[in-house]
Amino acid sequence: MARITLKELAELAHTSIRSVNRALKGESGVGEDRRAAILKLASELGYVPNVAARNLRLRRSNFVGVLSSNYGNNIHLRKLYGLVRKLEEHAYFPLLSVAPGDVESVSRMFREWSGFVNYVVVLGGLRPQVLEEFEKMPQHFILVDNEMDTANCSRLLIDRSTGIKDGILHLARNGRSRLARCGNIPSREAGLRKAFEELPEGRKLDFVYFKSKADFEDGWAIGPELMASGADAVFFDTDRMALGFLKYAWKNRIRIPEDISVIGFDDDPMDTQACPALSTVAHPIDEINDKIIELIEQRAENGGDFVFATKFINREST
Amino acid sequence: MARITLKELAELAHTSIRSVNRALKGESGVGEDRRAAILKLASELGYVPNVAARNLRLRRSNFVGVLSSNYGNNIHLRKLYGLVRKLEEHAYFPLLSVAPGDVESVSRMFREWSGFVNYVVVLGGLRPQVLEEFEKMPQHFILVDNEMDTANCSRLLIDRSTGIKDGILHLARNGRSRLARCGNIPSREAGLRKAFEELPEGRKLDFVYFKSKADFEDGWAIGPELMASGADAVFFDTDRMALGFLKYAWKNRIRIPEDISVIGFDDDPMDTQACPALSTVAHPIDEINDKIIELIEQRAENGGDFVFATKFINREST
DNA sequence: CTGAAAGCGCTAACAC
DNA sequence: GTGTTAGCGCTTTCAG
Repeated sequence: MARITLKELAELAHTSIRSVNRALKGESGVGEDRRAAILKLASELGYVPNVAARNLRLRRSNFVGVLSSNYGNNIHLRKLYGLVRKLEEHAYFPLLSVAPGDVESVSRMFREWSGFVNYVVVLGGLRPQVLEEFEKMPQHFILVDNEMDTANCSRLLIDRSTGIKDGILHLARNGRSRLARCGNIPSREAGLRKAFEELPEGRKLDFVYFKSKADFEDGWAIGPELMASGADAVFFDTDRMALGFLKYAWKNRIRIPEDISVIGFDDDPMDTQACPALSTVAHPIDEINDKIIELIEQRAENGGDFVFATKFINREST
Repeated sequence: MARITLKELAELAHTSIRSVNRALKGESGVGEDRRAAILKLASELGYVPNVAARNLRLRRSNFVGVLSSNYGNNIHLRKLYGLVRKLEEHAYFPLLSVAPGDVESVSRMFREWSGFVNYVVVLGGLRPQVLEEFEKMPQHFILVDNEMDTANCSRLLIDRSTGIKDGILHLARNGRSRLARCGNIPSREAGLRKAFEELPEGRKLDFVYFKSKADFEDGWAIGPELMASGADAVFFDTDRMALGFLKYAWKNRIRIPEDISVIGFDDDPMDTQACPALSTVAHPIDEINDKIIELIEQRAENGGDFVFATKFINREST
């Protein structure tokens, strides 16, 4: 495809580059007939502006770096997908990297991005050495769900306790008295602890903890032990695990939520299809993505923390 | 972060922009002491070249557009991930888009990419109107697994029959005589038909077809009907579906592969964890990604078709 | 071995 | 209403 430039377009339209520029941008200051002629010509010749030149001139761009890792999991993917959609909606474009581990290539990558990319969104965890690299780079970094202490980055943090607390309060209101937790994920541990501390007096439940991996099969496998514990409510570290238990319950004619209430974590798309539909704690994906856009549009340059609350979603399992 | 330019660097080093450029690129033609001084200064000041300027000057870039859709499925995701990794390995960077449906935004997107992006990789299906848009755009398009007829695009096509044929031959060699197929995916239908046609005489199997959706539950649900059919081998349109049947078989003490051999399609990561590990037909992901890199490095400009064979992977279920 | 300078395509201040 | 022009930061040709 031939690329035609502004200058060529101006010559062909027998006018100046400035007028073409005006016409194309819909600015005032061009005669109506001339404007129409220019527009017609541009569309016939398939004029497409060169963004490299524009960005060079404007010293900014609408390309946003997205550093991601951890492709394996559903939620991470939904976050990434949501972010990409949102960026596109606002006419930004995501430059994706899967975050190579070694500092050398990360550094090379940022180097290559500079001049193209003013903002880099970092999704999830990263090793400390890589994080240090950020300070040397010209881009501004927006860290999502990353607790690490870094100068000059905006951090969007997720408070896992809020949703968990609401979930527990819901259980208490429904007369539940003995809560189990199954899983082994530190962030859930912390969230649950904080939620428990914030529970009003008289709303405390008995608590029992089953340490376990947190996948589908683990939820299935923990069934007997869990039921033997006398718990009448259970919080699973992941929805996958909760779903596994739901299957176990279905097989063994355990009634949910009558015999035991179940809460998961993540708001996995499968939840609504489960029998019964799984109550869960949802990540504030939309809120975070909105904030990312906001930071970019405001041309944020100084770091700052923003905390987002998780939300309890009450479905059929509680 | 302060951005320092080549020119400023040259001034600070009391030399010319040309020498700094030489030193930074490791070219010959700079005195050793001067080179060392420049390099030291550059690293101290954190010099990072501006890629927009470089691309403008060179009229090319190492940014590659990736147009994707269909985020939901595992295989698609693996393709995307593999591509991103491979691109990064070769010092290209993927500009990701989730392929908005309407022509208007696709067109706007390409416009925004022009001057940045010389190549666009299109993963999977796309509506025809969007495809038409390609011809007007300055980028070169590389279509992956997309049969649509478009001028001036490189097309990387997947021959689904090769792997299926090898699978069937394997079944025949193992004395299987009656093959069932379950699913409803047209590309599998075509692949299976072609595979059957190419089968040598004396290797033909009886054939029975069960039309069905092709998800996990469908594989589970079709179990009774399938076993009643007398088939001693079965091809599922997707691994998910095959996995569902494996679960059914396990529950019902059907021995695999003794009672019935099972072949899936997709090479889902879960396959190796299944009991028994699932034999399947794998997409030529690596080969395709290698070809993409090759096309880009060769600066391909004219369309052309390249067909890639799928591969049968023999695991425990056959 | 070193430096001056042209120019990639665009934007926008500044004439007329 | 219209046109001229100075750069944005870089690469590279061409002279010294």
